[in-house]
Amino acid sequence: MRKPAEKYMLPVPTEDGIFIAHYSSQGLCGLEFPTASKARNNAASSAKDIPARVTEWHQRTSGAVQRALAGKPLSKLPPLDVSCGTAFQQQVWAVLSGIALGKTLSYGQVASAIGKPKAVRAVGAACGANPIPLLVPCHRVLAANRKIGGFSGGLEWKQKLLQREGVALG
DNA sequence: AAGTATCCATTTA
DNA sequence: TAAATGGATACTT
Repeated sequence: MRKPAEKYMLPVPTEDGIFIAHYSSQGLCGLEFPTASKARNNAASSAKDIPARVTEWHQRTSGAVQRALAGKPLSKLPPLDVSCGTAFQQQVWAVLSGIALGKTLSYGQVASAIGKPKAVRAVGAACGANPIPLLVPCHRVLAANRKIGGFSGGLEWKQKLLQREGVALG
């Protein structure tokens, strides 16, 4: 997990800022929020050394990100390289990506979905370790009390995204 | 409402 | 390999 394979980093321009998409040879490996502070990290390498498939993935990623920001369903995603995570994390992320648009789940529900209702904290940890916050909708997972909980990429994003999806935050 | 106990996964020694 | 830490929880007082 802690082996950072060489990966490509491409910018994903959106109305909300520039996201940075990370690609490994296996697929989309991570997505970085604009986080205003270092939004324009020119990490984006121009893509001459980038394989064609990565470019194609990037197209899908860009589209998906923009749709997600607009509160619309994600039609198609590039392959996600979740190998950077543990088996448990992958399981959690799979559940998260299965959450319907505009629907929210509690950490307890997610834990139950993977067969370990008591692993709610572990689920939270897995969400925090989620490298692709937007496309793997950890923002649709609320705390048990229907509270907002936390969010690695910035709590403000979580609220904003939920509101755009029409989720009433109580 | 606040504090304490619990439980799983991850990280570190 | 084993022990310690963390956490976005849940329960109890």
